[in-house]
Amino acid sequence: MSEPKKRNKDQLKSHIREQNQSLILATAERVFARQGLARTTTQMIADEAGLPKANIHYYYRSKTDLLEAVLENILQLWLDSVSQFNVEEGPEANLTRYISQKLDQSRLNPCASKVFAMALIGEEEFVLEFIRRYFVGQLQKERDIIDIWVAQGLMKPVAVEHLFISLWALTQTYADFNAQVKILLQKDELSEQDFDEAKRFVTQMVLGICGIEGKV
Amino acid sequence: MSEPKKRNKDQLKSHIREQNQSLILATAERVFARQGLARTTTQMIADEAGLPKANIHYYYRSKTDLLEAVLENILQLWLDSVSQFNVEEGPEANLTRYISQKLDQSRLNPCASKVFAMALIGEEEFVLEFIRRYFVGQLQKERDIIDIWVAQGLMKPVAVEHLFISLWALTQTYADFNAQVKILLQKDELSEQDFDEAKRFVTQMVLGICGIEGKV
DNA sequence: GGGTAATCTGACCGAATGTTCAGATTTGTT
DNA sequence: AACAAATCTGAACATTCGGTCAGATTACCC
Repeated sequence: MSEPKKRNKDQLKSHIREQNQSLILATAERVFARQGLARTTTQMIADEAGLPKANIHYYYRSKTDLLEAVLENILQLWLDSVSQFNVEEGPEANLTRYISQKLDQSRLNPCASKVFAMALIGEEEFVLEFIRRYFVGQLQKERDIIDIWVAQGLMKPVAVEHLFISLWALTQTYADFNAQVKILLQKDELSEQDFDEAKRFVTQMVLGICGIEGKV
Repeated sequence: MSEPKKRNKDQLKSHIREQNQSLILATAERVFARQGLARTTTQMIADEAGLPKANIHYYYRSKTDLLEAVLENILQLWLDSVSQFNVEEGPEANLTRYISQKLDQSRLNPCASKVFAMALIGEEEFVLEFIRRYFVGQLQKERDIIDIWVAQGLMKPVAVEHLFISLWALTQTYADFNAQVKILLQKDELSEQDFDEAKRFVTQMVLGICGIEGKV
């Protein structure tokens, strides 16, 4: 209850806290992705982070708290790294960049994508709430922009909801179902070239339905 | 080795066994889909099936055995209900039918799709082995057929692996990430009309990249 | 109806898991 | 150096879960 004593919260005091929290978050993300949400134990995360289990619980009261922190971290990362649509640049450049950025994420941060997918399949309230709060509004913005492009004759009219569901599915699948993709492509690991091919394929398909002739 | 005594195995003897097993399998599929693989307990399945837990273990030695039985059931269902490609009919009819059948499955049997997706994300060996044994060979067949169609000038050449990865992702996403789709479409439940729209959209996109002008 | 195999089930067990906590240790400040 | 707050951690606890088993019950065949 005593506030005066606590100038620690904003002072440079505790880089320890920040450091340990991000270690735990990164480790938890990896273990959650590998083991699944429920099968993951706090002990596994502790072992892989090189910390005693009780230390995990010092920073995150419960396993659920930790999962939510991981998800929050992931969502923040996504919001930061995928650009919004930009009307002036037109549909081709925007869609191409969107697909490229999303596939880069699938390649560079597959664990994040998997954890999110698991939480979504499991219909974790935290994720659903995020989608309700963020995605729906975002979709409306994108719909408005696409309407403009259509009016300008830069693309054909499309079912915008299905377009974004498809964009999501097509890019996410290379991370979420990584194991299946690897088997079908007969590779031990997916290379940057594999992702480049995926980019070309997905981009061409999406531009196609928008009535845009992709170059190349 | 005494045959005379044992005509029970194939006789109409044990409809009980068959009946209970399919009850357990159907219930397990539902609970696994709703709760996730690891969070599901044998007790939950027992309660929902109206059987004592020990009875579940009488038919399926372990939880893993039960999960594998569920998956085997699902995969058999899929093999039965999705037609193979048929060279004579040409690409447009085949792709259209393939997408339609896969989306019907997503609509009519979403639990199956979700359980499979969970097992695949979790990289359950059982599923990976199935994909290795079945899908790779299947893909080769499809590649051969598509080569023929390309040679006949019925479609443009495409990256067949990415085509099937996309087909899978696009159709499966409506079942696996059902919760997200419902939020984006702003519906409490997806109707047959929603799936029809999805069919049109996906079909047009896929035919597009194959260089086929879809009618309508 | 008698006998055998199949089915059922309540009770139980060992292992694992999330969480707590009291006390030890370190860090930051004056 | 001294003190308080923050950090750390070994040990313990209550609960839950998968799995077992012996004995009861039922179904099937002569």
